Amino acid sequence: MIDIHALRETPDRVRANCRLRGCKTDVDALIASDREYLETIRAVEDLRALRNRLGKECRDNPAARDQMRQLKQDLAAKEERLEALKKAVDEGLAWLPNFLAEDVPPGAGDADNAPLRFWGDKGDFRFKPRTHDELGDLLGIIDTGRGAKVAQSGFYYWSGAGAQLAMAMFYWAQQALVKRGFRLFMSPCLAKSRTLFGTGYLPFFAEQTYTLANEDLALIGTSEQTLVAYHADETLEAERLPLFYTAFTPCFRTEAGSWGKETRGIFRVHQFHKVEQIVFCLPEDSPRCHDLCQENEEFLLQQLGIPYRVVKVCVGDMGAPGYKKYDIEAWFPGFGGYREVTSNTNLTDFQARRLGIRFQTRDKRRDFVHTISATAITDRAACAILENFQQEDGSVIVPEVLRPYTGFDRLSPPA
RNA sequence: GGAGGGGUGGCUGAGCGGCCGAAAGCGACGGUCUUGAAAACCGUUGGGGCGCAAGCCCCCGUGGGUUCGAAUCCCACCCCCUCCGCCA
Repeated sequence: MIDIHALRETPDRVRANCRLRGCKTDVDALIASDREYLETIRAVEDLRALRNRLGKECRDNPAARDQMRQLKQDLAAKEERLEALKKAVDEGLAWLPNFLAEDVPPGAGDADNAPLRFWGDKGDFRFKPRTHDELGDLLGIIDTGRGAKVAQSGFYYWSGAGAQLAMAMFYWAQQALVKRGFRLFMSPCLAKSRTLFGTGYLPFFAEQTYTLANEDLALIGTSEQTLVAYHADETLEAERLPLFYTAFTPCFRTEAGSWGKETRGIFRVHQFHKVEQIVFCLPEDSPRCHDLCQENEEFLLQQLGIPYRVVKVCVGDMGAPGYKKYDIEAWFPGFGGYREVTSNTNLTDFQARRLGIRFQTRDKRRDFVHTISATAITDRAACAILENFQQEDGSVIVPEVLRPYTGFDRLSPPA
């Protein structure tokens, strides 16, 4: 949520931002509603002040009680209007996208993201490298067939050495973040609508969300939702910021509307697993913290030895809550291209404002914190491991950093 | 799931239907004192909204109701705690 004062004081900036980000909100109608809201709240407060003054007389002046009854009717009518206006303004505001960093590149989709840097050696395969799903089949470690049988198409099992590899990777990544000052959480995997609204997933990604029937609960799309909302309605001491949080959870997404996109393998699925990085910080620190999360992401991929490139995400490929976002695209030799494995978003105060997460300094400066939400690692990195470290016979070399956790250094096809 | 108890300011904890945004204690902050600290003493100490400001409005779990007037009475809901049952 943006600050409503921005709408009042710099409407042109908000209009331009909406146009740029393809927001369908009628900004002028919203401004009109807000203007009437302000008028109405002043009128209501005047009536309330009158009521409060009159109320004091009522004790020993019965005549004032009759006036009071009349006043109450007037007030009730105005309050009803006020409530309707507030609802209209809130709904309009809920759909306004965050402002953008100045250096966000223009563009409509992921093809327009701006590559920033490349890391790693793509290696040269003297055979035709297999895709992760082919390797998953060959090694017997990814089972989409049974995922569909048991749950639905779009679900899968990691099994055997593959599950060990994935769990090793997740555990290793968690530990790496803890060493870098993150506090590890195990979080709920369901959250209420207020939590999803507060983190910006509602209303913007409503169709991506699995909700439970007869409950105000949804499966989380990411632990960002539960980690950020952890501090909802709290005022954090500025001296203790920034806070670095991490969790490992499953992430559930309906992927409505992405039929036919990247259907091979387990690249786009209804349930994946993620180690997340969340930061709460002072507004002036968010660019630095954003970069810090980026370093962590790159550190992890470098340790694993996966070649990648970093792209600065363009306007059209960034969700409405985002202010600035980097993606890392890992090299997938079997696929023959770069594919997104992490993303790292500075949300500025967008989530904090919705959730009421503030900071206070010793000298009583109070404002909303900024939040950063960044991937540390997901199943997709395990897929990249498979493709990058595959051998001609289909076996896969385990990255050295994971071997203490897998207990083996190679995944081999069954004899 | 069954039975009981409870939700008030950072915490503990008072609050006859009007004088309560709310006693008191603790904590925190500022000051006096001290070489420094502690102790003692004095003072300050919730948040949100509207307004240039003075100031006004709102908030005692949430939403309704009674009343001229509700933290205080009534109803519904939510949440927490204890005991019992079931259980990873």
